[in-house]
Amino acid sequence: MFRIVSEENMDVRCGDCLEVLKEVPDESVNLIVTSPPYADRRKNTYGGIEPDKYVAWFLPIAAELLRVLKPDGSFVLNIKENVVDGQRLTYVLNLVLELQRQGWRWTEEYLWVKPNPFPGKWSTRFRDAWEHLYHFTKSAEFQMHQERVMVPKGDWAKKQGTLSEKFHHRTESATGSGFGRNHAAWLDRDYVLPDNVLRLAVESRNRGHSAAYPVALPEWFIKLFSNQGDLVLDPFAGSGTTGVACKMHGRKFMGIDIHQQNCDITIARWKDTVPLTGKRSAA
Amino acid sequence: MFRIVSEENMDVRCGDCLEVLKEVPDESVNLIVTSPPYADRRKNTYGGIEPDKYVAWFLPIAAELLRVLKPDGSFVLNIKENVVDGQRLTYVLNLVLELQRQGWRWTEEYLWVKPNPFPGKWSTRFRDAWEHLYHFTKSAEFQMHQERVMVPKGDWAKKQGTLSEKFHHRTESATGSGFGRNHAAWLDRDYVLPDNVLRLAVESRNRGHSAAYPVALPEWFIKLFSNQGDLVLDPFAGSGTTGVACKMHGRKFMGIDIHQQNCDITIARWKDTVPLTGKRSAA
DNA sequence: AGCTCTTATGAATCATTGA
DNA sequence: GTCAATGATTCATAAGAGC
Repeated sequence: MFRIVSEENMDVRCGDCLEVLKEVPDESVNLIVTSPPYADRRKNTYGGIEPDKYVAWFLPIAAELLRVLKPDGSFVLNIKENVVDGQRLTYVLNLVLELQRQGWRWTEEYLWVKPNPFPGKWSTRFRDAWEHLYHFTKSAEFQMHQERVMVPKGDWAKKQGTLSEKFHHRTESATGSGFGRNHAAWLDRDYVLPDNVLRLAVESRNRGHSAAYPVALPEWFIKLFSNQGDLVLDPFAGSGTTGVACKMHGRKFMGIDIHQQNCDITIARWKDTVPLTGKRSAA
Repeated sequence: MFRIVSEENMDVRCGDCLEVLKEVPDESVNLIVTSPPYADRRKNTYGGIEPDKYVAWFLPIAAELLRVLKPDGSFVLNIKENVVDGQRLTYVLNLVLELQRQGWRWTEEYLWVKPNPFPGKWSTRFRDAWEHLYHFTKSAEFQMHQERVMVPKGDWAKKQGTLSEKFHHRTESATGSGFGRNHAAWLDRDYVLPDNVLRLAVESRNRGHSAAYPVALPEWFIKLFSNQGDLVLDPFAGSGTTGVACKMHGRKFMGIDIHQQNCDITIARWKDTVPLTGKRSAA
């Protein structure tokens, strides 16, 4: 255990995920959003869990997550198979099967589709432009607030060939916390429910830490699966993006990371984040 | 065995998939593109394989597919988990694991993302807007012609991450066989390689037969993984969409289906299809 | 030709009804 | 009860009509 930094509505703990989780009370967390390290043969990368041992490594952690999650809570897992020797690794498939066996309900699989994937050229594949977003729950009935993530109707969005004119200066890039902003400007338009594909650009200007998801990603699930004042947990906090989304939308945040540097970044970003107020916060 | 209708470059056989495949010579097929029936509890739907028995049902068929495929060939499997009792079924996960164990190389997973998914509203999920497109091969080296499916730079890569991109789903027209169409109009532009996400609208024109994927979907893989004159197999021909793509691009087609009505439709659509000529055929 | 408006419909899911 | 069939819900396309 390294140290604990705890402020009002924020609790970042540095240490081994499994050990720290044991300190968390039963059924105290409303939502878990996380992106665990990928399986990798190289030991010196973040995490560095070997593919064959990945499921065995993750399952005890998942058992703790199942314990600390409230009955109506959700667990959103962002993950993607990497390629070894020209093949996709299968540990993700096995993980989902074992999580279900452990007691998690595999409610849905959302997708994160990236319009601007990392460039590159290979002879046997194209650029990888998507990742899994598995949605697990403890019970068949869980809190879900669909109206908070509605999007402008297709007709309206499409006819705005001049969209750039209207929202010229407001880049809806991931950094700008796309969802919920400019809500007032849309109030008189027709809204529809979204589908299970999140189309979000990768953030390019990160601070040097390994590629994290854009803020809009945890933001979407936080609005969808939790209320203001609820507690959101990220057991692999990384650069603390989940925490940023929490502060923006008035959720309590608990982050865990084994690296002191990541904890420092997570805390710094949380402190730098300004909560959304009034119309700008849709939920 | 029902009957065999064979013309030049077209061979549609009605009968049980597993039995018919046994008549096909070893390593005679260049590419397999198919969308098998989904697992379902209801007996009277197409196929009607129960989820628990799905993998056991499919594996012997896959073994035949492995046998008839040429060493440098590809197998593209379109499938999607359906929901039962509020959870996604897991037979697809098990199937991929078993196929790999059988000897298939899981090279890549492409996605079919639909801008126009089936409508509906439910309390625990949104509309399902995507399906799997697993890419299996026999060996690490297989034929792949990336330059044939390049896309214009402006349409894709440029506007990435903007507001309009996020809410306006950019789509290649399915009915017009989007890929390769308007090729002349693109000649003077810059091209870039695509990513592993296919954005294709569901066709709603083909009524009567159980609507399959849009023509542009097999078209993309046929151009990518086969040459003109090659033999393409669809062991679950359904409405014969794969055959249409074959005739358009000068590939030989073998289709198998257990229902006489589907075979008739497959043959009729093949006959109605006009091969692309000159500039319009990119490959 | 374009442009607007209307209409039909699709590998879905869930709750309800009927056997 | 368990299982199977029916109806309500919902929206991005394409096609067709009208101007």
